[in-house]
Amino acid sequence: MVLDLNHQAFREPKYYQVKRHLLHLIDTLAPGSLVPTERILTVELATSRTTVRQALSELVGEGRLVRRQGSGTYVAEPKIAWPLHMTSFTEQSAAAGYSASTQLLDAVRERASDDIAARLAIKPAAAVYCIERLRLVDGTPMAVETSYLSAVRFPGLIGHVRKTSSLYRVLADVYDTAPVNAEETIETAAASPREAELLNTDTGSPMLVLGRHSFDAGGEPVEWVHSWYRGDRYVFVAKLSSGR
Amino acid sequence: MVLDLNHQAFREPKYYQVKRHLLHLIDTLAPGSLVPTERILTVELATSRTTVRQALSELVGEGRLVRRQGSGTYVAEPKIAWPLHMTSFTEQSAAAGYSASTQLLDAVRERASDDIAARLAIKPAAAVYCIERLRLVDGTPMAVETSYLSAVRFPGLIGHVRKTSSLYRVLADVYDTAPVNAEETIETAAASPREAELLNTDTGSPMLVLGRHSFDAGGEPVEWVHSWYRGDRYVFVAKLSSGR
DNA sequence: GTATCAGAGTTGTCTAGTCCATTTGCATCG
DNA sequence: CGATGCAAATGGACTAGACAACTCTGATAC
Repeated sequence: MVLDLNHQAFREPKYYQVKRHLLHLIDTLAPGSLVPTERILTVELATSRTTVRQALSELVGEGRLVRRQGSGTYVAEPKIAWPLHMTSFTEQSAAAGYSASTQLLDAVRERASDDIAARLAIKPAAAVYCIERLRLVDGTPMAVETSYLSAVRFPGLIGHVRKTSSLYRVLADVYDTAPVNAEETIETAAASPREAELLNTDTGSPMLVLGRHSFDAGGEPVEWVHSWYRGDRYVFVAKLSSGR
Repeated sequence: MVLDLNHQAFREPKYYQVKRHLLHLIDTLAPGSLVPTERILTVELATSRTTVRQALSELVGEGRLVRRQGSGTYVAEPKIAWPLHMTSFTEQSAAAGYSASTQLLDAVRERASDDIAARLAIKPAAAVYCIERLRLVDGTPMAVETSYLSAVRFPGLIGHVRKTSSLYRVLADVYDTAPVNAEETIETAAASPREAELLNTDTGSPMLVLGRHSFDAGGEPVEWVHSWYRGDRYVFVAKLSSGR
């Protein structure tokens, strides 16, 4: 019962022909190699610069090419695999053999939006801490992470977080709380100018957004976090087994 | 130790101002509402149609808007949550309360590429079955799934798959094999014209690509699958616990 | 030798416009 | 009343070009 869906040729946009041409080219080159300039491709492929740039933009978004303004366009390095585990960022990086660090970008006390309040099981407009951090591996920025926690449940959290880089360590040592279960969501989005700046990429480039809603042993919500990763640099990896 | 990264205003592209304007507008409207046409926005925001379209394209890619040629641009429905489990597509859909179906697009015997051979632990250029299927929930296409299995280990597989829609059922009943462990990868990509056509979306729109490398109880690789989901329509959901 | 500067070449952003494909609604015809 | 056909409006694809921002290199000055 094989469907004969579109046995006819697809209507293929011109920019996609350019993209396929470039994909073949990329396969023959090593990472770091220079590919022809936009204007050369415009002439070679008899098209406009806009069309060439659309093909290049998709390849950049897929992590196949890297563009450097003023310099040229290069074949990209392979993506980095990032495992999804119920451990802290710090432990996880060490396990994977990376030297990880964290920069605190912002830590403020604010009123919860309806969405945040519902997730943390607190009253709407109750006080929450919003902690924004930049995760780095081997010195290069990896993700922008924004955590929300109840200010009533964790009084003085910001002061502790400023001194200790690991949030999970603070939760364990100071508040005797450990997240043991979590529901994670994974979706795509486009980078805002702020995230693009922090992660050293372009506004609008595709991102992987990891949401984590974690709970303690009593089933109480502990934190709500979203982390923005560069979609052109990272692949998430999860291990599953049917034995549960 | 709060970093004062870019306390200065970001250089915000003009198209991003348009995008923010539209985001505010979307928040005030219900799903299905019509937003102003591209040409009206061009005048209202004193910009070019190219710039308006770039903002619209990102919002479409993020699942916030839907464009219908000849008709207009509309506020999109919320994304659909899709759980990641070690169960078959058929079971999984039933558990989530959806009526699922599958269309066999193509099923061929071919020689394994080096990559496929390595994943299936067979010799390079050995025979493999390549099975391409379209997954549908409630009648609308959800994902394009391509599976690779060793032709030597599962002789006659294609014939069985043509008769029975569930691959896992065939593996269990005919070959007495069950995948019990899997390593899943999740990354972003842009839709090719073929996938776009099958999933009723646009070439180049952002996709979530789920790779599954599954193993039987003896640790032997059973299949290598990649599934392409529309990034503007789906969110993957995974439950994690530290008790392992 | 070293530092500085100018210019050429690159990508980044944006504009204004053309032509095409599709949808929609209205007028017309039977 | 229904069906048909046409025209307007919409988004889709592409072109040609301007100017800005940035990088690199080579010539020049010290």
